[in-house]
This record gives sequence, structure tokens and C-alpha cells, in this order.
Amino acid sequence: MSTRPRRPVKLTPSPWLKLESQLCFALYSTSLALTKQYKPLLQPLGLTYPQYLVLLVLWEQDALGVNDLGQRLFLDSGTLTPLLKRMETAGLLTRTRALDDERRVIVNLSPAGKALRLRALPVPQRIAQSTGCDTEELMNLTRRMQELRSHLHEGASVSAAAARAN
Amino acid sequence: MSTRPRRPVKLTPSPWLKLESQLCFALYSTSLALTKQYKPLLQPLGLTYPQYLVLLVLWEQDALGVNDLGQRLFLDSGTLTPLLKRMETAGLLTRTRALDDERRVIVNLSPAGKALRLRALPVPQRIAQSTGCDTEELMNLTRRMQELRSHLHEGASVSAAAARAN
DNA sequence: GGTTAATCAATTGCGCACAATTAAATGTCT
DNA sequence: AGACATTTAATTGTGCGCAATTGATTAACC
Repeated sequence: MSTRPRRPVKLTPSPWLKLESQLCFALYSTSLALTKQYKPLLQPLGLTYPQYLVLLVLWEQDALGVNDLGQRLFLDSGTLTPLLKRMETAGLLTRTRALDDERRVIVNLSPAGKALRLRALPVPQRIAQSTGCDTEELMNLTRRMQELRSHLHEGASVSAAAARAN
Repeated sequence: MSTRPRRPVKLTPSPWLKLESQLCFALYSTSLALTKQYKPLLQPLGLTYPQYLVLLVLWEQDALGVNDLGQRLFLDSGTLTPLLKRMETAGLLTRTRALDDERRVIVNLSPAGKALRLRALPVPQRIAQSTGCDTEELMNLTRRMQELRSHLHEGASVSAAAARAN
């Protein structure tokens, strides 16, 4: 039962390399498409989607450090620092060094940043509507994504710990 | 049955604004986490994830125009042109004007680009492994994402057509 | 045939993401 | 107290993603 040496195949048929069948591409392209749905809703508020995410966090809990924000959003200071500076310039928040620990920078919502919450209230429902999914499916998909994300971060931190141990 | 004027609520409790419960954030952060998983696998090949996607398409069908690539990847020329130039510089492909229609630019794999396919073969299975999902769940999630993506693009094209009709 | 419209890639400008590095402040040892 | 490690935000540089525009080519129309 050996493979036939003549009439050699030019291409190893690998269904794994098919773009269509890949979860990661589906996730990647769907995430981009979903972010685009936010644009017409956030543009009138002068927000980008990542900036909107920062506000979602701060509306839940104000006066967080850059690191606290980063842990909730899975972003680092390289992304957040310039983003927060733009939002500070826009008058949505303030960035002040913590008195007790001058390494930390505390982000506080300005009155304008707090006021924006009201205008952002209808956004989530309009997005949910544009997905065409019912509430149950939305919750279901969200939970699966969170589980997958946890699993990926878990694996990443394991290999990071392994690298740290030389 | 009027709302009570005294003891006013400071914050309208809106569960919709909770970051944790939002599908879009789950999708966004999980997509970023998943792309990060590719990095150690693609770095030895000298590829970024979007560049890898371009190769996935060209390995299936070579000699595509920029637009054809864009339709399959849901990206436009503003993203693809500089990306393809980098890949051309890296010697993975060539970009030549079509003879019969000089507006079109045809992308062809170079021998090096074709050869890279072999080294990329183990990538999808290693990624699938790092998700911790079994094959059935992977296919299930992929299909759901594709449906959601279709629905979003559909809605977008409808509103674009409405805008075009003034 | 000549004008107008449509198509296509490229360009410009902006805002993320992120790896890698830097610099300052704080903690932790002895 | 002083040397060293850790924590924290900022900085630098690269590569997307995308809206908007440009310029060139082709198609469509009368």
C-alpha cells in the first residue's frame, strides 16, 4: 500500500488550509464587520469603538488606573496611552498621577464623559438588532467567546511562565 | 403610577451597557487573542496574520486581482496594496498589470510563496489545538460566525444601496 | 466619436494593536 | 541605608484597517 511514485500530486490536498473552514478567519472578519456597524452610531458621539469600550468600563467604575483598564479590555499601555490622551484632548476624561504611588496614572471621567452615557444608551440594542440574533443566541455566543478567550489567555500565560523560568 | 421625583437615581441601571455581556467585545477581544496565537507560528515564516490570509487565498487560487483578494478577505485596496507590496518585497509574490485591462493588478505567487505552503501546513492544527475545542465545536462556531458576518454585510449593503439612491 | 459614468488600484491620513525598550517610582532584600 | 528587582506608564517603530480622495483605464451612452 505505498503511495504511487508516478503521476505525482502537485498539491497536497489539505482541507485545513482552506480559508472558509477556519474559525480564526471567521472570527477575524466577523469582528471587523461588527466593529463597522458601530461606526455610524459612535461617529455622532465623536467616539471610535475602542474609545467606546474605555467609556463602558469607566461608566461601570470610575477612577481606574491604566493597568486596570488594560486588564479589563485586554490592552496594554502602548495602545491605551495614546488613546486616553486623545480622549483627554476631547475633554472626556482626565489623567492624573496617583498621590500615593506616582507610577500610577488615574483616569477620571469628566462631566462631558459622564454625560455621554445617556447618548450611548441606545447603542447596544441597535447593535443587537443588526446582528439578527435573538437574545438567547447572543448570550450563548458571548459565553462561548469568553470561554475561548479564557482558554487562549490561559495557554498564553502558561507559556509565558515557562519562558520566564528559562 | 408616576416616577418618583424625590430620591432621584444617579445612574440609569442599564445592563446593556455592561462590557462583560456584550457579544461585540467578546468577539473583538477573542479575535485579538486568537491572532496572537498565530504570531509564534507565523514569525518563523516571516508572515503576519493578514499576510498569511492572503497566502491561504492564493494557495487555493493563484493569479487573482486585488479586488478578488479583497472580496474573499473582506478587505479593500487601502489595506491590501501596502500589504501586497511588502509581500512582493519579501519575494513571496509578484504584482503585474493585466494586459487586457490595465486597471487591474494581478497577484501571482512566486516559487518562494508557493514553497511556503509546506511549512505552513501544520499551522491550522496547532491553532485548533490551542483553542481547546473539538472539531465539531470548531465547525459549529465557524458556521455561526459566517452566518453572523453574512447578516452584517447584508445589512450594510442594504443601507449603502439606500444611501446611493439618495 | 466624444462625453459621461463606472471601475480599479493607489494614495493619504488617522487610529488602533503590539512588541520592545525606556525611565521613573516603589518594594525587597540584607 | 543601599543594591537590586519589580511595577508602572510612556515611548518607539511596524503593520494593519478603513474612510476619503485621486488618477488612470475602461465601459456606456447618445
